[in-house]
Amino acid sequence: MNVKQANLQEQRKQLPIAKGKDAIIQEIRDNDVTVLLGETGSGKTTQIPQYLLESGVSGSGMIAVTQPRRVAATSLAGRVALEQNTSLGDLVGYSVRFDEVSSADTKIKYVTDGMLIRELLSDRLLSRYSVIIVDEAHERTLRTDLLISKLKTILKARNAPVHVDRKGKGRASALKANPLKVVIMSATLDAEKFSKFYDGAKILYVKGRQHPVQIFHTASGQSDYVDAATRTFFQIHVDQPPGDVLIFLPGQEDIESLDKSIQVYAARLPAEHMAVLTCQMFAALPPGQQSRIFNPTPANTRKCILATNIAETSITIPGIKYVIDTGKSKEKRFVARDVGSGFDTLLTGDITKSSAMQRAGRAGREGKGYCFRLYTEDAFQAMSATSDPEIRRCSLTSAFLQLKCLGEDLEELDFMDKPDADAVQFALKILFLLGALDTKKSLTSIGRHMASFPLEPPLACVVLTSKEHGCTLEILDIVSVLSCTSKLFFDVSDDRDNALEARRKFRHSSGDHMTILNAMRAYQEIASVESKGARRDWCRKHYLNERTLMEATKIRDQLRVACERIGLDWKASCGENEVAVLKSLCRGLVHNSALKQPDGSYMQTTGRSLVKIHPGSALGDRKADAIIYDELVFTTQIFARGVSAVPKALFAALPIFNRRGIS
DNA sequence: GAGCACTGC
Repeated sequence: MNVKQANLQEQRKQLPIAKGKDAIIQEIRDNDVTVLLGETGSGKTTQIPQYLLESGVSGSGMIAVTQPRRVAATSLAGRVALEQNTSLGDLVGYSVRFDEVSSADTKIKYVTDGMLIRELLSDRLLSRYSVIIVDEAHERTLRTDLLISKLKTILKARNAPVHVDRKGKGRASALKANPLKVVIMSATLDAEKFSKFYDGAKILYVKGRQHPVQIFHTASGQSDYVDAATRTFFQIHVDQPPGDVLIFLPGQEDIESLDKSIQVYAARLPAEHMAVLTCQMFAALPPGQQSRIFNPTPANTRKCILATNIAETSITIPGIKYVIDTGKSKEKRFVARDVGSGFDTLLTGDITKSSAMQRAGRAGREGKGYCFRLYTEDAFQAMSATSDPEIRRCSLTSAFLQLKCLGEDLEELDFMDKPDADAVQFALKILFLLGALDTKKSLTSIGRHMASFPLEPPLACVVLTSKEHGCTLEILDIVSVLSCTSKLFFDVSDDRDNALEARRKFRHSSGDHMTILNAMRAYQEIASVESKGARRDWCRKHYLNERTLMEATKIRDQLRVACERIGLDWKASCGENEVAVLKSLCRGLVHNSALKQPDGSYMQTTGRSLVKIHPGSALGDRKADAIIYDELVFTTQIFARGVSAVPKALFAALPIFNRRGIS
């Protein structure tokens, strides 16, 4: 063993979880389900799988460790492979969308929870795995909840008691030879809830390793948190020793205004104070500006990072000693209204206790830290402990379709938290409108095809419909951009006119979908002839997010393969005939459509809400008779985002307008 | 006239 490896093993032994190693292994060996409550820094995510492997608890099967995020799955696998002194993909591997590194020798596999759900569709009992570890269960993502629910039924099937026949001979079923162990790992207080769901599963506690963080609350409530954050920052800056500051804010608008305010006051400080360097951090920021936060802080300078929730879990910034927490965040929440319509809201609200603690913890990663909360201690006590699980606040359309493919029903499955009845009805209605379910709520063959695409059901429906109109090539380009994480066009607030001018050549009079197609086509052309650097310059010049275009290209290729599997010719092209494209879009977005009223406003076709075309849309002020859109988001008004004008005549052929009795 | 964060055989 070389020195480096010896050091690594020494580090493993120093982790807080190492102290409880034998007891933990024994408990997992003795129980089908174990709930492990471990604070951050305990080492549970990297060590437990290795303990189970080394002690033989996992037997001959694989250990799956699920993660809500791709980056976590890949980086954890890398770390554990290093600790096992093997190359990644041998003993330790990972599997995330677009990327699988594993082999026949792989015993520990880090996977995204979505990936494991996909695997369920082909292996209902997940029989390749002897242990499934659900990590970050406290985040309660929709997919984690689905998994937790399905694991309960899988446990019943695989660990069924041995049947004893009349002759007294034990007759283990074939599956009993392959029992399953489940470990639920959570970082917060709600371990009881997981335990209760699994009929009183044993709860184990592991201490974490965090430096102490001293927390201060304000004496009275602050009505203007941007102003309060400015004052608090300068109190720290003037009175406190060096160390970077992280400020949590709800969104881009507040970040930009606080940034300006800090810069104005910083310029007026006497010369004996350190300089101030502000960095903005939110998901929609171009990657070049995002990476600035990782640059080392220059000498005699205090770095101040202004961030959204992104810095709470997704990104860890080194060097933070002080946290300022406004106590606010924006949350997307699906509202199903009177079955007729539904939309997302994106509103600023109070954070939860768990989130407040997570934010404070960001100050104690490297040493003693300080957290300044811009709210009173009473306000903290009044916060709810955790946020509503996603299953209570997301559209359930996609989850419902997947469950239908597994022969399950969203209304009957045993969940930790039951989904909202209106949201269930809404999902049912959409799936019926798209033709995925029939009037008896049974899965149709179209529905099964839809589920085979890694797309939201409406977009999968658009792809299937493109066959009729001979434009699958174009539709795949559009749909792959729509299903990207990040947006195609950067939102630049300081350079808007140039951005609009640079993008003008992609703009199509019918609106956003054809505009996306134009940009995607132009990029593909550049990508096929130019070098990487020239491509990047081209994207920058046109204010296009290259990350989105690269991701979209990968998704498009994946969709092409999915098309081939069901015999859909993805090369079918309509050339410049945009009507074919709009017809296909109309079919899948039928529930997302609106008609112009006599006064020029738009009213939903499936509900009674007035909607407004989002100002960022390429459609602009054109007053089309009928529109379709990708989504409806309520912020200050109900905005339709991703909008195209469609000939009104197209609507007549759609099922919603020629069928009655939709429930 | 405006943009919390994740993810998918």
